[in-house]
Amino acid sequence: MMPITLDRIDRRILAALQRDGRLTNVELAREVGLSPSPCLRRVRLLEEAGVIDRYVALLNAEKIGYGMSVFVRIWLKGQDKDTVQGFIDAVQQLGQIVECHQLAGDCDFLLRVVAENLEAYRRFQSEHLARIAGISSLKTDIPLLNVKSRTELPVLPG
Amino acid sequence: MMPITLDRIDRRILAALQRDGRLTNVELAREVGLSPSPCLRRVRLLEEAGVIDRYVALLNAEKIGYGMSVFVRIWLKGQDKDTVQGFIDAVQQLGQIVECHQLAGDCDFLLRVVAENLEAYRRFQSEHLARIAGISSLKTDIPLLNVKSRTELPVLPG
DNA sequence: GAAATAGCGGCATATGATGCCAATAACTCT
DNA sequence: AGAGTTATTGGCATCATATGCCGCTATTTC
Repeated sequence: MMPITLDRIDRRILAALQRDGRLTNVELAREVGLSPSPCLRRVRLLEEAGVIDRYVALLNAEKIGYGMSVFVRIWLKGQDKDTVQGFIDAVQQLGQIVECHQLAGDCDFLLRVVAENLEAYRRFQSEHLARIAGISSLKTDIPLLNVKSRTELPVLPG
Repeated sequence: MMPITLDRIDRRILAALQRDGRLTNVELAREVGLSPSPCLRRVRLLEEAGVIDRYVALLNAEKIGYGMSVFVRIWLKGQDKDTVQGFIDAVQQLGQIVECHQLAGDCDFLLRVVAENLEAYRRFQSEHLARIAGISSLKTDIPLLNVKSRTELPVLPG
């Protein structure tokens, strides 16, 4: 996939929308130094090109009862297609698993799971996670502090 | 922090806005089965309560040249305040580090770093990451496949 | 230097957001 | 159970914003 050529104004648009996806076009235009018309045209082009993937609302996990986020490293029994695909399919079914990456190296998969609290996670692990076929072993890492968690990708110099 | 009581309509609103943060209030109202006025009022209340933290645009990393995302596990030389805080401060300065969690257990920190490609990451590691004071050792995990990467938290039953 | 191209700004119209008010539904207390 | 109270809804009027079109300007190309 070819990276797309972005000029300084495009980058400012992307920085602004990554920060606030609900900026009105008028505000965005003012911020990047254009009039609304060409600004909107650039946004549409960035959307159509897939540079802007989508707009989402981010919730405060604690406010809706998910006080805890846990990392889980998983080792499978084998790397054959059935084992791996079966695991991936099971992961897709579980909404509390918000991230899952297949890794090259030490362990096979890294997950992030949200839960109400440690007890709720324990239950989730024994009732859902540990029941997935093909898992050889798993290790849980508990975050002490969320130092940084950005959805923004760096688009501006500096 | 107290979790907030959400009724069925609130949950539908949150699900919809997590999926598409740019839904117009008219569309959102239709989707959750309200008229625009009370729908907008609920959204404002959810925003003011902090349940909706913010709205953002999500970019396609590959389209802007970040073909690679790398996990890094870090062990510090000590757990004293100066060492830990120094590390945290350094992490905040580096835009390519998009996530950083302090962990309880095996390793001290888990990072996610975006880079143009493996060679660019290697340069980032030696020129920026490895130069942070207080690091004892570090291990890099390369994702083979992004199985799942949701910003959405589960808010609906099922 | 002339023609062609790309990108900008302004304007008119349609659509949506926002605040107010009356009506309805749910809830409470006796 | 019923009357009063509170919370929530839907509709309407107004204002702001989005959107598409057109002419203008700057830049490029030959």
